[in-house]
Amino acid sequence: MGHDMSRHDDVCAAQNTDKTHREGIIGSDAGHDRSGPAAIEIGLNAAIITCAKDNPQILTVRQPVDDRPLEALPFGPFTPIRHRTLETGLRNWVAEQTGLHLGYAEQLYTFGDRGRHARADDNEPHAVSIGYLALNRFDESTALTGGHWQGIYAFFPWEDWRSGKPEIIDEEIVPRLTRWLADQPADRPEVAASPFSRADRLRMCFGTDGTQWDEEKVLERYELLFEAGLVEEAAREGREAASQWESLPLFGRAMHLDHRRILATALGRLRAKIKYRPVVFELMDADFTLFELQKTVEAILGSHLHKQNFRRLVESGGLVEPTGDVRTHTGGRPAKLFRFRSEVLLERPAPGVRVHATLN
Amino acid sequence: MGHDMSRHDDVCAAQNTDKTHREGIIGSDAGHDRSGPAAIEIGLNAAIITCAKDNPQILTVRQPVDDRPLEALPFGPFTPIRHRTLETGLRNWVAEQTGLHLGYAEQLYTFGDRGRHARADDNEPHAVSIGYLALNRFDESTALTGGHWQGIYAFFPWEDWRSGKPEIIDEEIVPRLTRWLADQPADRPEVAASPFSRADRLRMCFGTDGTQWDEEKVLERYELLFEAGLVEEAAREGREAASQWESLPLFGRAMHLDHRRILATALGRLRAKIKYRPVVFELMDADFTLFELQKTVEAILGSHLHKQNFRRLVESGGLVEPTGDVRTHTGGRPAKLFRFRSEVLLERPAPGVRVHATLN
DNA sequence: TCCTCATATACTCAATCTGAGCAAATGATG
DNA sequence: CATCATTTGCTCAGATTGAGTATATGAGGA
Repeated sequence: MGHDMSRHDDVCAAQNTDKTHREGIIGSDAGHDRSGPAAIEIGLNAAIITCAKDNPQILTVRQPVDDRPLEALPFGPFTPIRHRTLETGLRNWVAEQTGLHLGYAEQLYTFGDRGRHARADDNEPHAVSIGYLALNRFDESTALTGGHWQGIYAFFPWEDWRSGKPEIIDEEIVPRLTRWLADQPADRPEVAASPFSRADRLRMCFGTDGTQWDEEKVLERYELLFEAGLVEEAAREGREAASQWESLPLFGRAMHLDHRRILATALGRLRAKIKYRPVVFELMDADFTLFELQKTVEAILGSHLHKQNFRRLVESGGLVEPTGDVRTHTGGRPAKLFRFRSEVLLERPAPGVRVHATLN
Repeated sequence: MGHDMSRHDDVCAAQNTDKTHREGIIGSDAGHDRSGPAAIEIGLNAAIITCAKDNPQILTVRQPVDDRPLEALPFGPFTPIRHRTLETGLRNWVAEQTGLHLGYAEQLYTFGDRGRHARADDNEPHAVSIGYLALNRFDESTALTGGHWQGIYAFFPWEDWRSGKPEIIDEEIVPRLTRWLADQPADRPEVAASPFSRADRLRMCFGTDGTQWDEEKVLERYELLFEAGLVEEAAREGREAASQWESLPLFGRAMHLDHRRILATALGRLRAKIKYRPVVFELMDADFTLFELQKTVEAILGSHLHKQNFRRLVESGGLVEPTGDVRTHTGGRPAKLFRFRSEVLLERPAPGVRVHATLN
């Protein structure tokens, strides 16, 4: 998504123009010099998100890595013989590994950086990861044959602002990132990074110096921590930056391979999309109260919303219609039940839950 | 992008659950049964867009297919040995084929549907296409060693509304799509399509029955025409739908393989993004007048904007600052020159040119 | 039974934003 | 020197937004 992701490898591209023997003739059947070790494998990865009450969760499978269990997203290779499309491949892998049949799913991004896959051995095929975001309503009765729901914010403790600004930001993250940005090597300029300086990135990502918090920058924040060597995945890769933090704790719970990066992409995309497309309803039961809807949106965004305005927006926006029933035992006055008006999809070009965060 | 792209293969996924011999064990190094014909090749494709005055253009290379030249996007396979990342691979291919060094580039989507690549022969490796959007300022002096700039709207004549609603819509497209939707087989329900009926899709895409035109739905419109067999690429694939239109002209200029689909994705994404990120400036010279800026935005969006409001938004939004100079010979009062204020990227979370189309 | 509590729902209001228009300024052109 | 095309400044009503106040209603405990 990020405008700042766009120049990732400007530098490299400009330097090794990498002229080969191949002529100006193009065509995908030229140049089949794909020898064994360079073969490509496409990994399909699903970030399946649900929301139980006000608790956003991600479906993980446990993956033993060096005798230590590590959380992983459901994933598997794309095999064209068996899977007609990328998305059917994904759905089949998920069903096979977890027993879950996906509903809403959208492609996120295709990651191809060498060196983000913890592969020591270069004889392995090169892996490219395609990440998907899937949304599922939470249903206790659905029997999973594999996998577990895990709270999303255990992986990104700095992303949940519902009980105020997470202490970890000012007490741990910002100080250590500040130390890191002071180390920006003047002699060895940043390679493969964004057009921004480390200091600017810190400001934009964590809203220091009064810059405001942008809840959509989930991936940018994770990548910044990764580059600074402050997440386990970076240490695993033996980035030199990580060494200086020896013995200090790293941030958030780690995942297998680049799965936490995919999850960060998924959460960022969902936070953005929830504002202009009616995707929240994929997380809701058929009938719900406006308060439940709000709690779900807040859980995803990681912040609180102004209640009365939220109701006004959702109702007047034609996103929902009352079912006629009410829900009692809410701890207060009974709440009207609503259902999603799927007709809005035909009526308005970008119907969504447009909201602004408050620091309530 | 599309919310409606998300359920593409729900049906298939639900039906052939495709249980195999593989256990619940996951891991990307299991199942290397990739035999010759099923090998995967990743194609990198660049939709490089520029704008000369009010003329949006795409960089193409000519590709001989069956003795007939066909426009293609610069593209080539991703070879992990030579390319550190997907994006460097793309940049190298573009430089090699056209002599152009890309600036801004962002990944769009990874297409993997079998059968959209005009491959008769199943012994070819299966091709997955990763599409990129790149933006370049138009500079006559830049010498291209290959490739040509082509007007974008030659490929999508229905997308340019700057001289009013294109006649092709009401006179050709809607009548033929209407005939097509009447043919919706009740016995053989739509497979692998969106959750919407053909009639609903026609309404949403082409704004019939008073539904308004959404300029961002470029891909959805192209896909609808494709499914209806109304573009050459569909006919090429021998879709049965195409046969009924024999001898009637198909819509827009065709491209090689699935390149027009990638271009449609690129234009749709650019139209969306121009409204919330300052990407237009990648298409502008360093100094420009507000009128030139507006003309460029209008060229991309394919519609006219209210001039005074456009200026107000751009200026008060802090996106630009005056250089102090003026441009004369504009045919009227000399215009102040402006430059992009790149600091906005640090200040505001989503600085863009938020605009609404008018039917001027 | 009745009071308290928590939530639901309704309504208000000022500040801002948006869409659309008019009018004067200014240099080029014939 | 009048005309023209464009820039630039300004107005104004209607819609939207952010935030606050007040009342309704059922649950649960004293």
